[in-house]
Amino acid sequence: MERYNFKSVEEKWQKYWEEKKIFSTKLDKSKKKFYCLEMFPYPSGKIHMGHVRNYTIGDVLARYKSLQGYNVLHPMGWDSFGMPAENAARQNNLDPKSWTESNIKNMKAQLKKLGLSIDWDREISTASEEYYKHQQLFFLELLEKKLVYRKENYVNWDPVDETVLANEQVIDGKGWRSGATVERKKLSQWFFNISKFSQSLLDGLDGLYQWPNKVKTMQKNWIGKSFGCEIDFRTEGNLPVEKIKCFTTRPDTLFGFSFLALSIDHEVSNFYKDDKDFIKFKEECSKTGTTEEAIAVGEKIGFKTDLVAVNPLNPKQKVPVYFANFVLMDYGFGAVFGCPAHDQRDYDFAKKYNLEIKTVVRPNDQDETFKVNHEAYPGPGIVINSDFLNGLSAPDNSVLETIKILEKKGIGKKKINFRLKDWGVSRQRYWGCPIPVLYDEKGNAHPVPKENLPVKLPEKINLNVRGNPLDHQKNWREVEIDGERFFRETDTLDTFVCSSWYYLRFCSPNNKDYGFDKDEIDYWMPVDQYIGGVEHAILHLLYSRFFMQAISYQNSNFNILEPFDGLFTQGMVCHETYKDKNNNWISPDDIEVKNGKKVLKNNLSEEIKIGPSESMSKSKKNTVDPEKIIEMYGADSARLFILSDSPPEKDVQWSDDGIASSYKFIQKLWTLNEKVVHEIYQNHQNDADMNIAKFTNKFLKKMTDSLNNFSYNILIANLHEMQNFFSKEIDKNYTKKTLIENFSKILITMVPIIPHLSNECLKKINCEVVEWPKYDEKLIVEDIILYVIQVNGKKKGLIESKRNLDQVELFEKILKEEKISKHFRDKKIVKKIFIPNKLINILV
RNA sequence: GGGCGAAUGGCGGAACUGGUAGACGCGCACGACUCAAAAUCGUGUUUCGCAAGAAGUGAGAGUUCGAUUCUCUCUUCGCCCA
Repeated sequence: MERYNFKSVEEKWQKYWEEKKIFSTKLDKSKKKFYCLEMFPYPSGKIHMGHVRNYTIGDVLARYKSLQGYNVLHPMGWDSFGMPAENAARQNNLDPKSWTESNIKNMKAQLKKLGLSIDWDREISTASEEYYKHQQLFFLELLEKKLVYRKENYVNWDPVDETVLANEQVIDGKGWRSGATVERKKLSQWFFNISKFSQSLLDGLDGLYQWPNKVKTMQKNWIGKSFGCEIDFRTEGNLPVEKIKCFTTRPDTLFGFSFLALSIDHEVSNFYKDDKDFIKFKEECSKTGTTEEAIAVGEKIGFKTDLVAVNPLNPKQKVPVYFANFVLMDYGFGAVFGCPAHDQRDYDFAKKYNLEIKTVVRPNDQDETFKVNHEAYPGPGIVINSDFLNGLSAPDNSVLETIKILEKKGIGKKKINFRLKDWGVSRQRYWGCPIPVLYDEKGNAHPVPKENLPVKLPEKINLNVRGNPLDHQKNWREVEIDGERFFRETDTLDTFVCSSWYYLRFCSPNNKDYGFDKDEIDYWMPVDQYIGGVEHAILHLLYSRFFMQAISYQNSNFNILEPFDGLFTQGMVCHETYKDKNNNWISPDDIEVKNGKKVLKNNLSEEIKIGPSESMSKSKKNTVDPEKIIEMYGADSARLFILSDSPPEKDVQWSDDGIASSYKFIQKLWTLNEKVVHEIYQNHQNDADMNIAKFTNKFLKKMTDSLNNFSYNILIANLHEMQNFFSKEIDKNYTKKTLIENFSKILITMVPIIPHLSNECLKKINCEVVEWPKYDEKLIVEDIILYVIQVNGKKKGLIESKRNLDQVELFEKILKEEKISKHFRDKKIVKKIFIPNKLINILV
């Protein structure tokens, strides 16, 4: 009997798959298609366990579907633009392009070692000119459709690095790299008009039956549809302003109105642009970040204008108008009416500036004398102190009623508002897709003529400059067309743009003229199963959905609205964390087990402090390198383990014992197969044959069900049960034919999970992998049933008997069982509940 | 603060539409093989109890012949939004 040599077997099959182009796919309308896509990686240099998990889950599905006869598209590519390359290049005096390319080469080799069924002929890299030139064309098309526009907007500005920061790069109000206090700065930027599709992006969610509800809820909240009304507030004072428009979801609290707050960018601010105090106030405001959270947490400050606003429901009431830092120009009309009693921000503001706090809603369990105290009451209840609105239930009835009244008076109207803002795509960075726009000497923007695309990113430039390196590329920036001088846009596109359409490119990666082929798209799209981390639940998935709609918009020959039919979000890979006596993080690689205790490798007397298991991260040093694992245990063991311990949608704990156990299991399977190949069998039919056929059919059903439900941990448990069964039964007298027939089917079900071992085993028993084995329903039905006997709902025993016994027969059997019948023999039987082939419950 | 979700042995986790709670794996214990160890194989492993038996799925209630599963209240934890 041979011992299993995973190294040579895995290499052999990987070579075979590659040389025979087993996984290369072509459009074939005679076959049903299945598009299986995993989120493509950023080429950081090395794959991590998260990739192993993501791509193993996808590979199991792709291989399973392909065995089921689908024409499977399973591509892979690289999300290769982005900051890490630029940072790495800057630090090490490298070129982002070559840094990225060598990372891709390395990671591709690592992925190949996992034995993934990927069509590498379709490999794409978003940083390649071949890819981004199509993206530039899309940009121009969206510009033509007026879905792209330019506007001034506030950004998080790092005054030390002279660069714009994304919200997640702002930590406690400071730049993540420089540590400088982040400022609000106005810059002219390009925007995608995603808010135009707010309603349709919201509606689309209803049709996504194969998406986790969690993700749909998150997107729904992000889009943030709210129902309310816009109100025109009449203003008085010595400025030529007659009215101010506000949006509110709570017009019913108008009687609690005590101030009107404007964004500092509201048009009224034009009257104060030379006012020294106002300029100072604006500076003050710019110190707060632009995120909603920063605004909510930060101190609320205001600047009193010379205006007063009139309460539309109570014209006698006139309240001051302020500029306030908590009002955003993007939301509503950049103006809100303040009702301190029922909104916490308004409450904080009113306290600070000594404004009236009038309670106009009481909770249902309070009476009319209820007064807001210490904090605002935003909850439901009954309207009070509000003249003709009194007694209405808030907010549902009272809001509708108030809107009706305002509409009748002609000073307000019903309005739907969305929280979703337009997508700012300008990034002041080098390593991204150039925005195909030129500016004339007056600063007017012009699209780059399509025939002049692509706008190539200049290579091998000096990155050690402040701000955007492209600003310093004079030769690249300046362009002459028909004798006129133009300057290139130096901002590049947000990398989320690249990942918003890559799933289309995979369908026709070699089309030189356009981003995709219509024929190919019609066949392959939508993605049947998309698999990735839940961290992309909002942005990436929403942007991709938007992009699909934007491409289909005003496009009669193309109409796909949702790119991803099914979505699966896998959990993270976690590992214990370790610290030494000085609280430094310690890598698992530097630890050894001695006498059952974990100690430092280079100092065996020092015991390690074991911390909680957390998601693997470089900063906590609790990572395990997949390459080393594959080297030690092989790809099949790694694949098996990463699937086995937890359901794929939940976090999984990496453990050394776990991977070792998977490795042992691979060996056991091999040994089992060797027995099947070499054992000598008697050549006559007997009971054991029936036994093995029954087991196999039940097993096939379980495997099929587990695969269909994404219960991959159960899938592995099934394999263990199978191994336990055969290791006991193998020595019985099977007919060789029966054994091979059944065992080969079992091996085929293992192909998606541990492809190298199972293909090798199948070869050894001379069996071709043709299709996913079907099971025989007749062989799954048990003849002998274990009936559960309950007395008053409590289990008292089990009786083994034939199928389809009726109640009377079963009861007779029970009476013969002393152990069970003693529980009810002396008592009066009130009722018997009988579930055929399952249980009987005797009530006494 | 709001939304969503989760809670089952020493640990990770099973249990399909309410019907044998703890599949499978890890760990642990004992045994076999061995001069010995490792590896391997076998047996056991929710708790209490010598046993018969009883209790038991975060806590408390409810619906039901029967609840890990359905309903309500609470506690804790996680994620997202603020």
